[in-house]
Amino acid sequence: MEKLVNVCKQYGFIFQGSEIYGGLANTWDYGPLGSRLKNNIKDAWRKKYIQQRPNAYEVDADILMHPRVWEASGHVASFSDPLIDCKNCKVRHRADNLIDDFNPDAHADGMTDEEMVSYIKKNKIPCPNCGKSDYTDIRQFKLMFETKRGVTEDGKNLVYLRPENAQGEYVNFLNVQRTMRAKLPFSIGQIGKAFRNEITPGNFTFRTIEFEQMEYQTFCKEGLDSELYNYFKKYAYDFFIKLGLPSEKLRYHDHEKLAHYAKEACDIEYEYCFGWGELNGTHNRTDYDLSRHQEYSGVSQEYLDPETNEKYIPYIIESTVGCDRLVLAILDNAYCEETLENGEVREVMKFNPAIAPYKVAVLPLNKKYHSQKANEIYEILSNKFMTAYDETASIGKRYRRQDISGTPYCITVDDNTLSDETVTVRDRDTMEQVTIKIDELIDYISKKVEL
RNA sequence: GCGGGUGUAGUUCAAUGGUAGAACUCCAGCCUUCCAAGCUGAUAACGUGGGUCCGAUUCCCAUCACCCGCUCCA
Repeated sequence: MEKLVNVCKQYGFIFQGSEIYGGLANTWDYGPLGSRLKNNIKDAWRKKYIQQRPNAYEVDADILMHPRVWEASGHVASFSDPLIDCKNCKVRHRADNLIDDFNPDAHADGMTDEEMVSYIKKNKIPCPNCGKSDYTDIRQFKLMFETKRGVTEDGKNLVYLRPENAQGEYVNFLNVQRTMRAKLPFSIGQIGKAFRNEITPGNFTFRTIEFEQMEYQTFCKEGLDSELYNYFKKYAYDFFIKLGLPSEKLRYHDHEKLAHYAKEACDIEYEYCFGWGELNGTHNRTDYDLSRHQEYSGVSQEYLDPETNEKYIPYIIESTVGCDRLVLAILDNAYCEETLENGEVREVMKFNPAIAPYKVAVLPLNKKYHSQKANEIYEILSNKFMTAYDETASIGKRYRRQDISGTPYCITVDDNTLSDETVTVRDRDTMEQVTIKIDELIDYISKKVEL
C-alpha cells in the first residue's frame, strides 16, 4: 500500500488534499494522470450502463436537496449513532448495541438517549472490553454533513450535503418517466459526489468523507425485481472484468444484515493490497423509497401501466459502484514490478489501454534531428488521443517514464521517419516493436484502445 | 474519538543546542540512433504553532498529518 500511495503521489495520480497546509484527513486530490484515469472509468461506466442498455437515462441532480428528502429516506432518523465511552478503558461503544447485546428484548431502537443511559446504569451493563460499568454520557455522532442555507443562522435553514446520490434519482423518477416517455422497466443513472462524516480508518482513498458514486436505479414492476437484481449483480461483475480486474480478485458477498429498505443485498468485493473491500453494491430496495416520497411529499409516485391499466408504485433495483474505490482497485491491480533480461526492474502500470490516462507517447530518438517531425506527429495524434510528448534524457529512460504512467503505446521518431514516413510503435506489455506508416497510426492506435 | 508509533529536498536516508549532507528523481547543456548510460551545471527540505534558551531542526507542550490496533461503516 505504501508503495502504491507513493507511486500515485510521485507520478501525478493522487495527491493528499490541502497538502501545503499539512493535509486534511481523508481528503485526496486527483492529479493529472489520476483525473484522466477516473474520467475514462466514468466514461466506460456511461457506455456500459447508459449507452449500451435500453431505456437508460442519466441525470445530474444537485448535491443540496430539500431537507424533507432526508426525512423520507430515513437518514435523519437513522444516520446518527449514539456513542458512549467507557471511562475505565476508554473504548467506545454504540449505546444501542450495548443494550441489545445485553438484552435482545430491550428494544434500544425506541429509546431516547436519556432512556438508554438510565437503562445502562440501572442494569449495570458491563463494558465488553474491561467488564466495568462506568460510562460517559451519550454523544450523537452525525453521519450527515450539515450546512446552513441563507444568511441567518437559525435551524430552519438547515440543509444537508447528500449522504447518497440515490434520492436524486428517486425524486426525478416521474420527471424522467414523463419526458423520456419511458415504460417500465427503465433505469436512471447518475455519477456524482456524496458526503459522509465517518470516522475512517483510511486505507488511502478507499474510505473518504467525500466520494463519488456511479449509481444506477432500475424501476420495475413487483415480481420482476429478483430477476433484475440477479441480472445487475452479474452486470456489475462483467463491467469490472471488462475494465481489466482479474476474476480471482473479485467475489460476491451477500449481506447478512439488511438495511431497513432492502429485501436483498449483495456486494462485489475486490481484493486490495489491504484486504477485501466493497466495490459495488446491488440492492433490492422494493417500493420503500418511492412509497416514502409519496408519503412525505404528498405527490403520487404511482406508475400507470399502459398494458394492464394498473397503477402501482414501482420496485427499485439499485446497483452502485464506488467510483473512487474502482479507481483504487484499478491502480492496485495495475501496478507491477518486472525484472528485465538485463536484471533491471521496471515499474509498470498495466491499465487496460481503453482507460489509460495517456494512450500514446511521441518520443523523438534524437532531440536535434527528430523533434520537428515528432511535433508534427504529436499534432496529428493529439487531435484524437491524449498524447504525451517527451524529448529529454535517453530513449530507455523515456520508455520507463511512460511505463509507470501507464501509457500503452510509445512512438519513436527516427531517421527512417524522415525518409519514409514510418515510425516504431512499442507495446508497453509485450515490449514488441512494429513499424507503422504515419497515416495509418490513428487507425492502428484506435483499434488498440477501444473498450 | 481512544491507545501506540512516525514526521528532514519530489523520493530514500544522514548529521547537528550555533539554521543541514548525500544518492536517486527533476531541469539546462554536452554526448548519444531504441529500453532508467556518461560528463558539467542548476533548483530543491527540518509538518505547523507556541515554550525554554543568547540561540531550537535537535529539548518540552500543543496541533496537524500519516502508519498500526480499537471504534465507526444507512
